[in-house]
Amino acid sequence: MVNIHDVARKAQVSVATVSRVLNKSSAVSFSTKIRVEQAITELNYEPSTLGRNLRKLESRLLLVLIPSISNPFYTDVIKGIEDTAINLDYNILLCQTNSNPKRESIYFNLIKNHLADGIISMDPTVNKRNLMDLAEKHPIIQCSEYDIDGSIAYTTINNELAAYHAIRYLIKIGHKKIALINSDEKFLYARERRQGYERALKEFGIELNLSWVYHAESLGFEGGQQAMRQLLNHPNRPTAVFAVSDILAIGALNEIHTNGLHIPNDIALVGFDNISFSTMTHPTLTTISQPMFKMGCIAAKMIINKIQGKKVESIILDHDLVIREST
Amino acid sequence: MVNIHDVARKAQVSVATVSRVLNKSSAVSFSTKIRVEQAITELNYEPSTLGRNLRKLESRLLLVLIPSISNPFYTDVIKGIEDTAINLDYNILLCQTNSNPKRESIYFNLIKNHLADGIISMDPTVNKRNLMDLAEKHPIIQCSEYDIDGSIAYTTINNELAAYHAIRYLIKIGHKKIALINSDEKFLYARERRQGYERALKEFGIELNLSWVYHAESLGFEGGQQAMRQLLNHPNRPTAVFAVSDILAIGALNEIHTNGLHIPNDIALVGFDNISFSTMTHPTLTTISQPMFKMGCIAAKMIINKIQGKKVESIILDHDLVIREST
DNA sequence: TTGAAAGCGCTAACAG
DNA sequence: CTGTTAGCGCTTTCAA
Repeated sequence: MVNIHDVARKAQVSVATVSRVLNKSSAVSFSTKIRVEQAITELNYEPSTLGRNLRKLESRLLLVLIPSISNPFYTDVIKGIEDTAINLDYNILLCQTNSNPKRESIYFNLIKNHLADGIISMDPTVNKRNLMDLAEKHPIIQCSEYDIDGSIAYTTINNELAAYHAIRYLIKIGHKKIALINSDEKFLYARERRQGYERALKEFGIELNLSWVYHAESLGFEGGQQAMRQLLNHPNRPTAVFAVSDILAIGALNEIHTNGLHIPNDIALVGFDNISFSTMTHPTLTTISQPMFKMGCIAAKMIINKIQGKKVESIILDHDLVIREST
Repeated sequence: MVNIHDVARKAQVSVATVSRVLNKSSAVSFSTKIRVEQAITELNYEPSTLGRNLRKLESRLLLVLIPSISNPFYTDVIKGIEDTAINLDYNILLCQTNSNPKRESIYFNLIKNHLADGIISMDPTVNKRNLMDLAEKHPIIQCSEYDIDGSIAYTTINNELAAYHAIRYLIKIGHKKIALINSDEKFLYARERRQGYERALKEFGIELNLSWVYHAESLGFEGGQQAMRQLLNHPNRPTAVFAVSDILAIGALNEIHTNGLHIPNDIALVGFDNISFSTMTHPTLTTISQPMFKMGCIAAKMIINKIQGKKVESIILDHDLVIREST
């Protein structure tokens, strides 16, 4: 690898001067600048980011922590992050944690070592303690997921309200027997969406039937299928189902079809996220739409502000109820 | 940030000794080892990967270049890569290029600067020239996509044969009017799958009808919908459709339903990839299954071998025809 | 306008 | 078994 010394030698200047033309930092005479640039092209020299980072303690790289890329919800959020980051001359690196603490620590090390300047965490299963410790010394923000008590700034939607809206809508179109397919309540969003579900029922004087509240065992299609299977076997079958993710809803939809039932006539179905696949099902899926792209943009803006030492406040974004054929 | 000197001072040893206990490189007396370890925990010291990399010119990080995480095909491949890499003590960083050459060069710089040890490229739109230049000096392998003339080792399936199998199967169950929904033929896989399509037709004495060969304008659902819309309007409507990806097939499936036609009675449908969505459609999708996880494992093994200076050969993997309800 | 030199945090060769 | 020292590739004072 050709390095800055080689260039300096070839251009007959000092490494400092080469560095200066590289960084356009301070005045260099026109003639030496030309000489240096010539040497650079002739030697095909490319400066080492590693050396530069070590010196400047900056990398202009952003880490994005996601539990898994298999969830299409993240796709659009990441698009937003990338768009914004690239415009501000930052690049992003995607890190799948698979909710594995060991992985986490590897990625945390990246920031400790100035290989990255900041972290956007979208992982709900991240170790809160570690994250908060890290956040004391390094720029971190949370996106979609967050800690209610935490000191870490975040952007997200109002999950409780979104769920409330979904259920209120189901009630208004005549449903009284409404089931909930939730994820594991170790996730904050799951707890919040459940609260919204309960609030809506209460507000309309519908009694909570705990046997209609189901916790999916996986976040994949199978989770939705399994949950729906249980609900279909229920002696008092619900007439509507709210699933806390489109993936779960699609699994449920599948199970309903398999049992020869009709959506929405026999059972109405509402999902959450508005992933692109939700328009491809038959019938198409009524769902809560999150402003994923915008959320990504805001997250990127927040972390970059934080990196630059500015004060950042958490931001709650709006959601929408998208009514389609499944209700 | 506390560094190796602080630890050395605290433990009253030299930095070399600290480095030794850190790397378990050579013998250190038990008592000093204890002292150093104590100093490390007391100071909460964590070694800087940056400094280490700069010194060792190694990062144990693998770059994985994908065009976009929105395609679920990549999900399982990446799982395979991660599994294998982590076992061999390498970590992976996902890089979305969005087929944007500027992005590409940023990620290429990471390897030039020893911020990464190797690259697995799955991006079909990557600049071949740059990639090949880079490959002369750095470990690179291609996965799924490859250059037919290239000097870069790869792992993939036999796309021509896979398409041939799909079409042969359609013919054997009685179809003669078989359409192809292809992607842009700038992609090698698209050209190869088309060749397989044509070979099967020829072998069974079916004349090629070019108006049944459609190139989708996008790789998303809409691409499949658009293509299918055209085919449904065709004066001589095909009885079977082979789409070169499940996403396209699902778009097509949707369009067929929208027009009130029945799958497979009116039109049979075959996809490609066997993504998890393909079991969630109604009817479920017949498709060509690629060994995505295995492909990922092999790609990781190859790149690590290459990094370690071993010779690596390209590997062609087997595919499977998975027959479901859509045919 | 330019150069010399220190130093970012670490490892490894060498010497003792 | 341990310390000294050079150096990975770069930027940035300081001095000229």
